[in-house]
Amino acid sequence: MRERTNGQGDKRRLLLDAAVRVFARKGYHSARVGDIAEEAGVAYGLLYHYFASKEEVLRSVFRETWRALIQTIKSVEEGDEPPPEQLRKVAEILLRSWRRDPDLVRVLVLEVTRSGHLAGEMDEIVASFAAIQEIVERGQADGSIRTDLDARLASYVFYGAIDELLTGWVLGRLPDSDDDVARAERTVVEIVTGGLAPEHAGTPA
Amino acid sequence: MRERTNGQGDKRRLLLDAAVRVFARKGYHSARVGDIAEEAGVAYGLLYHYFASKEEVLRSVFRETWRALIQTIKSVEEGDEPPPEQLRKVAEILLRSWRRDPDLVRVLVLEVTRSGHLAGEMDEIVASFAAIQEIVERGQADGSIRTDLDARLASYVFYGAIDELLTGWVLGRLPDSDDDVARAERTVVEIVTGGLAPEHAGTPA
Amino acid sequence: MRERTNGQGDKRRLLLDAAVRVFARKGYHSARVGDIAEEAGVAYGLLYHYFASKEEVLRSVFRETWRALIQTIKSVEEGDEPPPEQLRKVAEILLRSWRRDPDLVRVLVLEVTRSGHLAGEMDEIVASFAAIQEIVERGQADGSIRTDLDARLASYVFYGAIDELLTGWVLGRLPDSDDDVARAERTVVEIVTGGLAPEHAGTPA
Amino acid sequence: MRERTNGQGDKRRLLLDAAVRVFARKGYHSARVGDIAEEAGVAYGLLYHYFASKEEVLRSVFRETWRALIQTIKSVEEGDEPPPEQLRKVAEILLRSWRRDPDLVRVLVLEVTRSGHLAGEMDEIVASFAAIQEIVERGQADGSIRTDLDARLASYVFYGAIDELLTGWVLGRLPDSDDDVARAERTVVEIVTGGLAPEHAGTPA
DNA sequence: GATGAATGAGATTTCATTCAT
DNA sequence: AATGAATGAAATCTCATTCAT
Repeated sequence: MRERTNGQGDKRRLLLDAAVRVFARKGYHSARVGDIAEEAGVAYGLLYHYFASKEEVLRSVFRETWRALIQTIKSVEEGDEPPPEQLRKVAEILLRSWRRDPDLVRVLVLEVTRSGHLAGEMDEIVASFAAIQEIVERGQADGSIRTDLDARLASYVFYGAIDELLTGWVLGRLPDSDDDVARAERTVVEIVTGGLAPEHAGTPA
Repeated sequence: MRERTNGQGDKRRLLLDAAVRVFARKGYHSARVGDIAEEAGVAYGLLYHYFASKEEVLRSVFRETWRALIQTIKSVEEGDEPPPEQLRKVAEILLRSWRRDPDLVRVLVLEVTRSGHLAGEMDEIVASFAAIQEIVERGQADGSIRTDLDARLASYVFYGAIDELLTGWVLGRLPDSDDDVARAERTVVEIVTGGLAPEHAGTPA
Repeated sequence: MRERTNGQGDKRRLLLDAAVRVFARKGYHSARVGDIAEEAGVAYGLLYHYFASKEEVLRSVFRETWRALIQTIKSVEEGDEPPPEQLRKVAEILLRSWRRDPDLVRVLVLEVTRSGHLAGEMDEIVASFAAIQEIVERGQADGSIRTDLDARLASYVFYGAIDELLTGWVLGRLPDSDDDVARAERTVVEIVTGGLAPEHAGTPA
Repeated sequence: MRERTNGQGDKRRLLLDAAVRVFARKGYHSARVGDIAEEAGVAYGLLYHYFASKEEVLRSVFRETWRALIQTIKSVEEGDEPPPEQLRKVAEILLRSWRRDPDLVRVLVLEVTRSGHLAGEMDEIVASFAAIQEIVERGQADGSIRTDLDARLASYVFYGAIDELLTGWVLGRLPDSDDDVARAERTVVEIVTGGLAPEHAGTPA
């Protein structure tokens, strides 16, 4: 597939992948445009053929990888499973991305999600929250999730928990073997969906 | 003699407070050292009397404000209340800090906590997690918190939820009236401690 | 392609030449990088394309001009003439360089040769001494120079004399017309080779 | 003597001595005023009680140590010995100063004599040359030194030889045991006075 | 005399971006 | 498409010097 249209968007992909590695290694601010080009094996002037600026590279990294993630989350959301199971799947997708592509997660967690430069303008993040929120709302509608809590805030709690775990791995504060990741997934889901369970709502009379 | 007139001689404090305002307004990277000095009303050379570099200013802002926070959390932890109530109080302290000092929270959330340059070296953050983790462990010991989940991971979930809510306010994604803050507090606590409640562990009959 | 128009593309040379003029005019420390660029007619950022720092510019000025000088001295050394005549030629080359390129000599004498920062690392200077020393040793071998004096120290005496005369001109302490230069050359040579002459060793009857 | 007027020029001397050590260690430009004060064990503001500027410290170091040297040279010049012996004594005084006070010589050789900042205004150096020149002229008058060479240039040759040897020691290029120093002294004197000897002048008819 | 907080001119260097080739 | 020389705004930091105490 990468070989089908040779000589077209080829270098763009090369640059984007190189950027992820470089951003992961040095951080966005310390990374120079020249570093990215060098990592990609092209002249740095070429970067400006494909991107308007260094920031746009970061934005593209984000958008084009996050897009896939949202897609996955959306497809979970649109599935038939009960909302609690959907939340579990979303947690699984997000948390397992750490082992699948640590560089990317590092960049996303450290440079994008809260970074201030981009965070403000990133509709995609908002969309993620929205997707989760919708799962929660569906759960509230079908009775699988308690209705006395704000769905939006709940989505923040859920997403925040996941984000913090990813950060823990990124910063090396938390062990991250396959087992650890599985345990983390279970923990988030247990805590969050457990707490959202309707039978717990008003604490029995 | 240096201590006689305390409202005037403590330029270091002046600079630190100014830095918080400037970092909050423009972000750490966009803030120039000169901006901080101007905001503090002193010559910028003076900043280098008290701090080795711009980064050390940020580090100091963090350490000297976070320290107070940890103190408060610690004192909650050392109190007599049941662990779930302690968690509630911690959530309260952290979430209400947004209304109390938005500039500071903005800087902490956006520039320090996950910033990559500083986040890695900040023992204080680790200490916060540890304090929460201990509350959880105490709860597991006294039976008020279920024991089948890892206390450390639980502390990440708890802290992450709070962090994300703060971020939501900082980025203007979430409403933040006093009522909103109270509701958020209740939501986190309900979700997290609810999920941690032992009566839920085995899913009731 | 880069070599096609040689009178325009060699900005590096341009900068080096400009640096010599500026260093000569204001001294290394007082010369700003911007002065050099302005003198060269390029943006000062370009200087950092070719040199790592202002100091490296000075180092390059030195190395690339001194190299030529050493070459000349070496070729004298490798000639057939008797050593005393070789010393005369070396003195001639060094002393006449003042009239040929006063700016360069000024920089070399004032900023490099003994400057402390650079002097220590400059192998080229050591090489000059070595070349002179070899001439002396050859003279000692063929009987044209007395053997009771250390060739190395003799090379220092010889070179020091020349260096001091150049300094005298550079600092305007000594007249430097063509005649003066010729007289200085004769004086050094007469004094030094005269004193080195073997017929003088035992003080004649 | 230092104890006679205690509390008067005491600190000034302290600062001057400290300055020599610091300049020797880091060079004039790299030495900060604070370094000097710290080395002297006083607050750096005090330096400005005694000296108008950092440069004046260097100038004072120079003047007040060179003055003594010139004095000695002058007293040699005014003695009864034959001029060649006087030159020997001058060489002895200058060369032996290296072992006596290496820091001072290092500063003088590296920072003052040719440094450009001070060299130009240093009448004392000119006075040294003049003293040597007068010895040469006296020698020419009493027949102990050949008259066909310019006395002024000869004094440069003589002084330059000595200066270069000192530089060799300062930069660690030349061995400098007591024996080495003695040998250097002999070499300079032999070469220079030998070459100046009248019986060598026109090479006997 | 002594101190050191305060000042601020000034210099180097970095690096994103442009653009001629 | 591809290159990398050229640009220059911008920002940090240094440090000699002043001066109130």
